[in-house]
Amino acid sequence: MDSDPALLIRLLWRDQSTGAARQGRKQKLDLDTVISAGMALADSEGIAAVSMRSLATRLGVTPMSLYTYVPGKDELLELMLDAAYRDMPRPDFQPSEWRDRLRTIAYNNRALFLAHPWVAHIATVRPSLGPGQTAKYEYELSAFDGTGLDDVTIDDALTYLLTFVHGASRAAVTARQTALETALTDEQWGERHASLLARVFDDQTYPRAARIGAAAGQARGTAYDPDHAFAFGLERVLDGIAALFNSMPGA
Amino acid sequence: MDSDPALLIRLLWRDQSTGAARQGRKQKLDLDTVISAGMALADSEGIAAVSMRSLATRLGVTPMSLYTYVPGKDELLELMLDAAYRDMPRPDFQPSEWRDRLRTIAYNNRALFLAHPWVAHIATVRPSLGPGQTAKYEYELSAFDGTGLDDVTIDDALTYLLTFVHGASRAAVTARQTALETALTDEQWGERHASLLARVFDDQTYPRAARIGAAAGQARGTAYDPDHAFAFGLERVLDGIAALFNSMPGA
DNA sequence: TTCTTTGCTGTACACCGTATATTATACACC
DNA sequence: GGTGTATAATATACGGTGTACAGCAAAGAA
Repeated sequence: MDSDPALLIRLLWRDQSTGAARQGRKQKLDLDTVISAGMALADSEGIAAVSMRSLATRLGVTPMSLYTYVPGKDELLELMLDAAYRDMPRPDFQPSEWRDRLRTIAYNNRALFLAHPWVAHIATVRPSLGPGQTAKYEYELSAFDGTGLDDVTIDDALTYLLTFVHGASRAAVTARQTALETALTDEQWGERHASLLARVFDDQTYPRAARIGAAAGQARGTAYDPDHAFAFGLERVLDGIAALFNSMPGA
Repeated sequence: MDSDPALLIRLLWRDQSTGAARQGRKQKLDLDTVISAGMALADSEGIAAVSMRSLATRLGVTPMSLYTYVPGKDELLELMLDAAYRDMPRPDFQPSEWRDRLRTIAYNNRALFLAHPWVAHIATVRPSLGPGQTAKYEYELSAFDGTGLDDVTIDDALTYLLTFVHGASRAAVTARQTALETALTDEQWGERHASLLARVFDDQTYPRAARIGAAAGQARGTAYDPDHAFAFGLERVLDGIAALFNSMPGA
């Protein structure tokens, strides 16, 4: 990567400190317009449809002119990501149990991924230091107010929660897209290939997989149920965080 | 997607039932050679370097001839993924605590992602029904033998564990690649942009982010420590699964 | 030997991100 | 107000991608 990370940060924060005396041709658009158009395109057509050409066309501009707003496509995607974080709702936490507050955060993040599937493909747990992510971080940290956990443990616990939510939501988004592409429900799919799988899938070599896979599939009505996996996992995540309080000094 | 999912399954299981009477020109390679070459290329040059052209060149063949082995690139990647699962070590579980067995599984999966970073980008939690994934599933289910959990809960717990490991490992891989690309350590990076961030990052608007972010960064020596995040999260995952036993009927 | 089936090859299409050179525009200064 | 200069927008082009398609090469069947 030979791009300048400092430039990306300036763009993220919409920093215009350099360039006091403006001269030369005016820009037809502005950065936020480009970013918003990229998000709208990703929302409606999928992240794969976001190319510099298609985005430029949508903006009534030639592809290369986008490079006066953004150093390259990678940076544009990072800007889109931070804008998505920025736009997340951050309602005040009612005075409630920490468990409810963390659950709110989890579903809040999940909603983001489901509303903007492309975010699940781009996002990383690693902090990017943009204003959106920072505001999000601040808000989510506030859910731990009054828990008595020390600062470092709070950061660990939040990272843990977000790692799970991100992973589970990614799986949900992928499953949904696969279902759309295949245009077949799980049952149809299973029926159609049952004979092939019966020939090749041996209950003797995979006894547990056969038994448990069938049991789980029947219980959920599908081979993989992202909603249930999320709900189940989230409660385990909260149980795991709850165990932290038992090992607190002075608890 | 207009490709035939049944064909992919036949390829995954190396099914050659159709085509008893073979006629026509012999193939220069075979499917496993193509898959192995793809894996080797992804390992050494990164998944982005795996193109049908580069792979064909490496195999001494024209690009289009690969399409006699595989319907398309997507299917090739799925075959590579299942082969990676197939090749994972599956040592017998010593008679041990369930907690140790699940920890083994977690580190086993993490090792896969670190050894083959491209797997972290391709893998999904959703079952793909290939032989490698099936063998992996069977093995990992056996870690729950004797726990007394019911079948459906075992499947849920395993999915939960793998979701976390996948998410955390993905983050680790991404962080490692970012570090390589940037070719800067975190401290260098922070120093270089400290002035810009100081101007733009307001401790008053982000009090918790400033305090806790600094505390965590100082404790770990970096802005994001994937190894620590994994170790911390894994213990919380195990704590969360442990809580399942308290709610077991007859416990 | 001829037919038929299959694998391999060469070419081509539509796309991608973006480097480069050129033209159009807006302000600063004389 | 004209002119120089800085910036934005454009047109073109390069090297890459996955893969459709047409033709040629080889191997077993008749």
